Amino acid sequence: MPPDLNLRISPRTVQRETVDKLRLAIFSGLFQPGSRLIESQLCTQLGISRPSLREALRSLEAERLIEIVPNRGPSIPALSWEVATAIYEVRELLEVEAAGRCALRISPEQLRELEKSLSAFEEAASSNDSLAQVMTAADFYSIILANCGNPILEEVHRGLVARISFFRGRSMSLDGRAQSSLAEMREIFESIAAGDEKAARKASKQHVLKAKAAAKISMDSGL
Amino acid sequence: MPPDLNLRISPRTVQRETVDKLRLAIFSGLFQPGSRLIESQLCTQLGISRPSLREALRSLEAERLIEIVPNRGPSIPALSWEVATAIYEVRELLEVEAAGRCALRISPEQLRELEKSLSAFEEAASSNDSLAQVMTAADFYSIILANCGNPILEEVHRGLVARISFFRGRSMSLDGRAQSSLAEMREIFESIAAGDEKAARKASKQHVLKAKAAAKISMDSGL
DNA sequence: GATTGCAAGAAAGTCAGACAATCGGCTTGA
DNA sequence: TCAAGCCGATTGTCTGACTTTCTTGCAATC
Repeated sequence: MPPDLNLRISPRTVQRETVDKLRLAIFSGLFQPGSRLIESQLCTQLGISRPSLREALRSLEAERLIEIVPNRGPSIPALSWEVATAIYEVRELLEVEAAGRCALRISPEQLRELEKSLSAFEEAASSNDSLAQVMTAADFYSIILANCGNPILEEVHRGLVARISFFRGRSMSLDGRAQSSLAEMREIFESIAAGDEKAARKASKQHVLKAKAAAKISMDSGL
Repeated sequence: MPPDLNLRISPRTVQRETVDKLRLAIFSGLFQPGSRLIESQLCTQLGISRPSLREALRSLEAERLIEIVPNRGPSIPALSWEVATAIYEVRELLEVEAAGRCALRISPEQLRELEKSLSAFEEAASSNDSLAQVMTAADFYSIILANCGNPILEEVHRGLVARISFFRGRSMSLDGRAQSSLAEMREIFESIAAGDEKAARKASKQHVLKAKAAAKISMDSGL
């Protein structure tokens, strides 16, 4: 009997990674809004079978990152300004609440963490890399949301922000938006550091409102 | 040419219905929290193939109605009180906002609709059918959320309420809870009908807080 | 008697291939 | 020119198979 070499090189793709890959591809704007995703194409591109792919697509559908129309298949949803507005409004609710709570309970250690992420954004803001800007800004919020004491607040917020990632990248490249964003975020940070709940809420609200306004401008001009 | 008999009896189960069936089964408490769901069993019970079932399970996983642990498969998550609290808190945020907005913009027609659902709950409350109570109460909120002018608020709310449906059924059967719930809901209704935003917010907040307290009591005693 | 190790079975993860149902566009005919 | 119908592309779903991983029960050892 020949020896069983068991030369398993690729341990049969892990599906969980597939979802992440696809999500990342969507975030980085690889697909145009409204464009269809062809299952067979994605299968070959990702190197997985159709059943596995379809599982991943169902997850993304539930996250509202893609749409699946019966008998037409998956596509990237074209986000209307109406829906985007609604998302910004709920985001405001959540972020304001989180910032307020954070001001009352954040630990010195986490506060340093927050400061560090603010510095990271500062650096990104002075560059022209709008993807880095969006990513570091997302880090900043994540730390606040993760330390507000309510895991659901964080979870819902993440889901919503994911859906407007497309807008955020574009509005961040507006002239001067990164810099004013930095100022607003610094204000949030200062308020939290001071333990001033009211101020943290106010600063947070201002920030989201301005982000929304910037998104609107970029949409009106860009599209 | 032979006549087209077209004897298609079962048009090959539609997958969308599968998700709904499973979701309903979970809502009605058919599975114990923590219990595992065996794919092959569900397949035969639902009369579908494993790939289709797995797609449905992925959707439910993304909605957090089930958990899928790698190599262990799907199971009903045991909701900790900590997480339940977090959900109630976010629910409060959303419902208060929705009720406030609703008070300012609801149409007379929708208001009648709301009144009707309140009556439906009143009837259910005087019975002992706690499932009917939960369902009619859910209708009441749905109308408010659907008329607040922000579709995302509604969407997120629905997702959260689904996850605590288990609690709600049990706390509703607490002695007197249905009746006091009715009083609170009537207060919300009156405030909205009067177009009084502040009052609507306050009443809504009270209602969620009491619902949370009732859930806590039923959990401490029951489990 | 308790604990560890092993083996057999159960269940999940993944794949390949197949076929019907449906949609959209294109051709053809009036 | 427009409508009807056909055809290709793509999705919806199934069957059946295989490997990997987990669980459980039994046995052997300390």
